[in-house]
Amino acid sequence: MRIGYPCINRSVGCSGNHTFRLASYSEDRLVETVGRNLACLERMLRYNVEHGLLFFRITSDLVPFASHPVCRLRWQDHFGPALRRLGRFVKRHRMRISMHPDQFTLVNSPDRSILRRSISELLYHCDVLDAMELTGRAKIQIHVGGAYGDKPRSMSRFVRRYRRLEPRLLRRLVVENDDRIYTAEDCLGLSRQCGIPVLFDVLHHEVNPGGDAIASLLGRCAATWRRRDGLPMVDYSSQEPGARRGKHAETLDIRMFRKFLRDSRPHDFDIMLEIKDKEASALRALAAATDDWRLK
DNA sequence: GGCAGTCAAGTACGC
DNA sequence: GCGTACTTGACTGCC
Repeated sequence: MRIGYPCINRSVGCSGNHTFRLASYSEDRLVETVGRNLACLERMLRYNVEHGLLFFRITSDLVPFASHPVCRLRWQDHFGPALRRLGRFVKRHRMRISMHPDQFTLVNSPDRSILRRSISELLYHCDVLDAMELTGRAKIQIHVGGAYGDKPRSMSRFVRRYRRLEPRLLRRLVVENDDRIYTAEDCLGLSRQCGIPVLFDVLHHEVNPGGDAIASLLGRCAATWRRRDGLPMVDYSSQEPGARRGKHAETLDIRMFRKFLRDSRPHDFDIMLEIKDKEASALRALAAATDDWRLK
């Protein structure tokens, strides 16, 4: 078990999420922004190693507009040495990396142009991880997509489209249950058809439940990950008290987390804490898991 | 310097 | 068919 957090670190004093408006796009602006983002990514990774947080999600904003037609720069080449160096750092410290394209990436959209843009976006994410020379254990997590008024048909479309993706995408993609449409049980059904590993999201499951209890689902999701995929990944958050259902907590409820650790045994996985205060909660989670045999 | 409105991209839903 | 909520941090223009 590794413990981590997504994209942003509030302690290191820099942001790796710099972007800009499409209207102000220029190659100089892109190079300058990506340079700043990579410099901050390195600081966050160093912080993580120093603090024992060995799981990290890299922001999709690392290279703004990378999949947009406006971007003509071969950023993979331009920043190749820097990305390789970061990849070596990750491997040296046995860290785990993931990425999570945003809601506009829809493999199962009936609209071919949305599919085309989604594949470009997936390839961008893949390019980042490939340029870092990370193995297939570095994952890109996506949701199934929309229901489009016919959920079974939209699930079949996902399977069909998924099977046609190129191998370098297939080795990285995993599917995650969402908080409104596709449950963990739905994702397991997709996995049976096309073999995609299932990433279990604890809060999404609580908001949009389906099938078994958490412990059983963790085991069934874990069984969809092959040796070459690495340890299963799990997204963990809890509900912010008094807020809209499904809203991520501002800070980790340590009692609930301890209960989750107990209930999830004996399954082992890497856990991403999707909590607003980021590394602060991740550190508390790490402390809470100190005595857990699963912790790396 | 601070603030409010806006931002590439989509879906779902209410009217 | 149109407008809006969803979700979120950063950018941008305006004061």
